[in-house]
Amino acid sequence: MTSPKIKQPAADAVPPPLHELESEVMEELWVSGEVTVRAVMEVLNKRASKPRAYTTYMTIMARLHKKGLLVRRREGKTDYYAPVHTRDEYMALRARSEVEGLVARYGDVALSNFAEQMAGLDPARRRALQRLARKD
Amino acid sequence: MTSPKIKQPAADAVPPPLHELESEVMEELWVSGEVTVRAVMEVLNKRASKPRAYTTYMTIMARLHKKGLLVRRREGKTDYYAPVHTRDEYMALRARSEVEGLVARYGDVALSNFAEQMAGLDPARRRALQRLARKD
DNA sequence: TCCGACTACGACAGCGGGTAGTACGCAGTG
DNA sequence: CACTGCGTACTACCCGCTGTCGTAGTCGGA
Repeated sequence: MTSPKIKQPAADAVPPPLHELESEVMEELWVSGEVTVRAVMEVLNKRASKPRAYTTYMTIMARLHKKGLLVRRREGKTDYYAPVHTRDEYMALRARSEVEGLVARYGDVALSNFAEQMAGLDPARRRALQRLARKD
Repeated sequence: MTSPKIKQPAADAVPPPLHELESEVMEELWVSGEVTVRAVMEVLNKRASKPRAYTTYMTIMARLHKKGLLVRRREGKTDYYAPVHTRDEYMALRARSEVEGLVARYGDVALSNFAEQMAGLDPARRRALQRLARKD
């Protein structure tokens, strides 16, 4: 191993699901790019009714780093965090994994429910989705 | 209120997902019907490498009752538990709910992944599923 | 040099699931 | 009829995860 960093999960592994606060933080990181804890705090606390402590955001971002969703770069005494995947990449990985899991657990029942969802769609949009699926 | 029973979730509400041991217990209940804690324990401990205590099964079944997945009937000093839904009913409710949730969270990305799963299927089976979806 | 601000680490509370110790009550026996 | 032992239910504990922050350390400006 070249550097004693955090044990990063294999880069191609499926990233874990996000919880409430983790999602808010990731959404901010996805629009802002590489950014400090303080910057995230200031943006998110604007909209929160009950503002959260600086340390709360720090913990969340450190955990997201540990889970392999953020990379950390230390500059001086400050950590800069940036997303490992783009939002689209993350969504694609999660969606694929969750769909597979659902089909594995529920089989045909899941598929027919899904078919029902498709049936309720605009035909043009349905065709677009099927085209997307084929060339994937 | 006629009797001081457990606050049952509305009968048509979507039942919660099941975890490891909860699933094993429910599977047993689905094949056995109304049954006691001891009966469940004896069956499941046959296949378990590390047998679990009677009280472990009791706790699980009491919690499943609290969650509205089992009904409890006390006969003398013994509780008899029975599933509220059949296995098929439960699977249908969960699958529908989870598919909806997935589509709500991931939108087109989820749908196209589903479409991809469908595309990999035998055409006859695919048609059968779509028929199922329509007459639902 | 000293002080204040900003940072990171570590700890703690709440919740959900798995695990079981313990107290209680009924039935069978002398 | 008293006693004892078996089976049952209640309650409590541990563990992992998320949200929350207190505190100690460090750097730069007055």
